Amino acid sequence: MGTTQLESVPEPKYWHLKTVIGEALDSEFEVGEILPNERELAARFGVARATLRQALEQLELEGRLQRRRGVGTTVAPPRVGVDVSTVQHRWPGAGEDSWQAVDCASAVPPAAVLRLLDTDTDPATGAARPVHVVRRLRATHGQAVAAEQLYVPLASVPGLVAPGTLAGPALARGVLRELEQLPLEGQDRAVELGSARADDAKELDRLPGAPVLVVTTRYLSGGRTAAVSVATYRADTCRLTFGDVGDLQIAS
Amino acid sequence: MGTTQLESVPEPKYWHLKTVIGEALDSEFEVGEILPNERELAARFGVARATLRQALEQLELEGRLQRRRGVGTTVAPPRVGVDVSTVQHRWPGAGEDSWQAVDCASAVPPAAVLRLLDTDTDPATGAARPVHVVRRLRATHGQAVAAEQLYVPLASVPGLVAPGTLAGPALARGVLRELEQLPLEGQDRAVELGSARADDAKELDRLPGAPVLVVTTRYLSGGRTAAVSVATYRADTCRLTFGDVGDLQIAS
DNA sequence: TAGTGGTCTAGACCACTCC
DNA sequence: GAGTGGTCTAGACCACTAC
Repeated sequence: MGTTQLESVPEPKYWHLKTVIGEALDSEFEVGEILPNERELAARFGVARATLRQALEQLELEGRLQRRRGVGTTVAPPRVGVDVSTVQHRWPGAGEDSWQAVDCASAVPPAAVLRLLDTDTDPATGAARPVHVVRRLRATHGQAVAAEQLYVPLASVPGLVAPGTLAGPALARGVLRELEQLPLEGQDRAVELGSARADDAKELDRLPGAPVLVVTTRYLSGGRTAAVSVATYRADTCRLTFGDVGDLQIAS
Repeated sequence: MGTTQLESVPEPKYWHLKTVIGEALDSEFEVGEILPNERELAARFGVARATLRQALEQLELEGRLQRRRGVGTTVAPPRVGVDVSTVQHRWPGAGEDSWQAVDCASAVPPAAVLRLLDTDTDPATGAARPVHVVRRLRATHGQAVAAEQLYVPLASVPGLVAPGTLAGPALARGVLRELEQLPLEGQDRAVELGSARADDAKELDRLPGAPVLVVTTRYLSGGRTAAVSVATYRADTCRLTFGDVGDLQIAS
C-alpha cells in the first residue's frame, strides 16, 4: 500500500509533554531549581496552559516537581522514605519515634472507622458512642509528612483521670500513656490512596484534596480492637517503607 | 460590628461539588448504578463541564466512582483488600497466590532498580548488565489488580537451562522455579504513589497515567539483593493490606 | 450512528507570596 | 504591586462503546 501508519496511536499531548519535561528534569535541572512559569512553559511548548498543567500535575504526583502558589514550580528532592513497618509491636507514642501529639477531642468516629471499632456501640440503643480522638503530627527532616487521628474508645483507657481536668496536648499525652498500659497483641494495617481533608491538608502544607497515602492501623488487645489510627501521609513527598524483615520469624 | 463573615474562606466549587455528589452517592445510589452524564450533571449544578470533571476525578481517585469512556460513570464497589504482607517469607511464585507469570525478557533495568541491584554491574566496565525481567499479573475476584516486573540478575538463577531453549511464560516460570532454590533471608518493601506506564495501564484496563500504588520489594539472599520486584497496583480499586501480625515475634 | 468520557483551547479572574 | 500557581468558563473535537 505504500502508506505508513501515521499517528495510529496518537499519544495525548500532555503525556508527551510529561515525558519531555521529565527528561529535561533529569538532564538540565538541579533539585530545588525553579522552572519557568506556567504561562511561559505553555508558550514555549505551543500548548494551552491547561494542557501544560496536566503534565505538571502528573509530574508532581510522581514526586518530581513541587508547586507552590505565589512562588513557582521547583524540582523536588527524591521522596523521603518513612518507616511504617508494622512490626514495631508498640503502641502509638511508645518508644522513640517522630510523632508529636498535638491535641485530643471527643467525637463520634466516621462510619468507616466505626466498622473497625465495632465493639464500642451503646448496647441499649446500638448508637455509636464518642471516643477520644488524639491528633498527632509526624515530621521528618524538619518537614511535616503525616497527620494522624487516633480513635481510642473510652473503654481502652479506663485509668485515665477525669478528662475534664486535662485538655489539648496534655490530654493527648495522657491517653497515649494509658494506652501503653494495655497488652498489645497485634496490629494490622492497610494502605490506600485518598485525598487530604481540609484540616489535614492545612497541617501538611498542602491544598485540600491533595493526594495522600492513608494508612489505617488497628491495634488489638484482649481480643478487641483497642484503638484505630488513620494516618494520612503526603503522597508527593513520601515513600512508605516496611523495614527489612530479615530479623523476623513467624511464630510457630 | 454586626457584619457576619461571609465567604471568608471561599471553598472552591469543585470541592463543594465533590462533597455534595459524595453525599448523594451514599444516600441515593447503589453500587454499579450509572450516573447522569457529565454534560447533564454540569448543567444541573450550574458549572462548566471542566469543573464538574475536577470533582469526579477526585471521587474516582478515592475509589468511589468508576468512569469508562464510551460507557459512562458508575458507582464503584468498595475497594478490594489485597494482601501484600511482607512476612510471607517466600519467593515470588512460591506457594499459593494469585499471581500469574505471563512473560520473560532480558533487559537492562531502569536506573532506580539498578540502585537496588547494585551488585550486578560488569566489574570491568562498570556498565549495567541485562537481567531477566519476569512479567506477572495479579488478579482478585476475576479482576486484574496489579502488574509486576520482577528483575532477576542472571547470577541469581545459575541453574537455569540455556535461556534460548525456553521463551515467554515457560521461561518466566523457569526463572521463578530457579529462584525458589535460593535461601530467602529477608525482604524489604516500600509503597509509593505513581502513575501507570503505558504497558501496565493496558494490562490493568486503565489509561496511561492512571494513579497506581507502586510496591517495590527487595529479596535478599546470601547477603545480596537476589531480585527486585516492582508491582503497580490500581490505586482506584485496591487497598493494600498488611495482614495481622499477632502471630509474629521479633527475633530478639 | 448516537452517546459517552478524554483531550484541548484561549481566555478570565482569584488567592497567595514576596518585595 | 508584580508575579506566581489555582480556579473556572464555554466552547470544540476526538476515541471509544454499544446498539
